[in-house]
Amino acid sequence: MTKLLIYEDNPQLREGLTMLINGTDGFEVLAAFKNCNTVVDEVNAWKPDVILMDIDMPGINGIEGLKRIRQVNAEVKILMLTVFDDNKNVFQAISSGANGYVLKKTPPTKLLEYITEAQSGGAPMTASIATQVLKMFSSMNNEKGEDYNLSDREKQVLQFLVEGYSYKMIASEMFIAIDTVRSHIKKIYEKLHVNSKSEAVAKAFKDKIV
Amino acid sequence: MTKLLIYEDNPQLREGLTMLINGTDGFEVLAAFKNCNTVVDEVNAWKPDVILMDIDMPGINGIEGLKRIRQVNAEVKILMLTVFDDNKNVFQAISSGANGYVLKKTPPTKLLEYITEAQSGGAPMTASIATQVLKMFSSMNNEKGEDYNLSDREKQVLQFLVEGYSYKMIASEMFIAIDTVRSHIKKIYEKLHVNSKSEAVAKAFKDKIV
DNA sequence: AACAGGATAACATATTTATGCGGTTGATAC
DNA sequence: GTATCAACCGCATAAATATGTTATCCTGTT
Repeated sequence: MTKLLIYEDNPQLREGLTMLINGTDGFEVLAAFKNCNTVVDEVNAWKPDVILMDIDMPGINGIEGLKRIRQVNAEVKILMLTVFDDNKNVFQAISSGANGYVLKKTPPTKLLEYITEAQSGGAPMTASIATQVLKMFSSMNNEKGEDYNLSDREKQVLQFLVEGYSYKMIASEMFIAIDTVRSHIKKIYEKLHVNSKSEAVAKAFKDKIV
Repeated sequence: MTKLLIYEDNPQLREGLTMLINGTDGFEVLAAFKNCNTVVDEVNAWKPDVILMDIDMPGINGIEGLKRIRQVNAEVKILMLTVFDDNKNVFQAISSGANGYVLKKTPPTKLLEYITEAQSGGAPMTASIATQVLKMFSSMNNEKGEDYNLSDREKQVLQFLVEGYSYKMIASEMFIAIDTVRSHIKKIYEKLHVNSKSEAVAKAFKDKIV
């Protein structure tokens, strides 16, 4: 018997989920709450197997609730529910120890399947979420994107830009005239397809040129 | 009609997959190969929707094959097949642009479901793989830098700076006067302890404010 | 020898940014 | 009720940046 707690501020959805799950053999909703205010006490008291946690709740939101639970309990499986496959939230949730991330529009049978998967150690995710996770993943470690083939000198200049140096300071650091610095920077902008210092800096970070 | 290519060195499994898929309405195996030696040509010639790619193959392995395909084709969906949910391979595959990662022991109906999911832009993963991905993800970066307690508005402005907007553009995007933008930015500089746009951008990246 | 390209440099000009000062409004806290 | 603070706005000025054009020197390639 899989025992669940539900956190969901919308009364209709809360009731709907409870009925759906209680109406299915092998599942039981221990309790359903409309906010996370005393989530730690509740989890300690009920000792559920799985928790369904809405992300968008007034007061303490789902992410914060998730974090609080994880501070005292690493075992219970937590499935996050959300309306949007919002980039920032996904990242927050999974790096805070969620076991799955499911859109609210997921059909009932699929949801039950996800709950089972979570309980048995899986990490169920709506497909669109999984795609996002993969994207984040591949964007984070990719060893350098394009090359832009900057010359050595141009790379040095860009390095100084990233460290916040002004043209004047770069000129003095590199023992060249400020006009030469300008020339280099103009070339850099061409190669990076940007037209301001801060864009160049941003691109340097994004594409791990530095 | 979903058109597939299969790369799998084991003859039994290759035949089995082909028959399974060809025997299902809406799916068609264009061809099945036992290695990746001329994978790029084949993909160009057949123009499949989805590719099933075994990871462990003699000669050019599945990861390498994946990379070669991705160099010339970013569109085709590629599902990796493997026996083990091996940490290193998973990481390699997803950061090289795989669309899904499926264990060979996946039951046939589930596999067909995964193919459909992949084709429609999802990222199907066996539960155990998904768990691994999440673990890798959360083990990675967790600590956020200082807070700097920027106000909401200041965060928005900083966001625009990072995206390379000029004061003028920010003013127009945020429907405020350019002088107000200046005010916000001055405050941001104070809080971040910097004194130029590019320093602020660099700090935003380093400290993951954005 | 001719050529391409990187590094250097100068000059001019328009735009953007940084910084100083001042101010009003509205919401929240004490 | 007044103190605080975010958000809003204006004006002025100096500094920095962006852009264009031009030119020399050197090195490696064809």
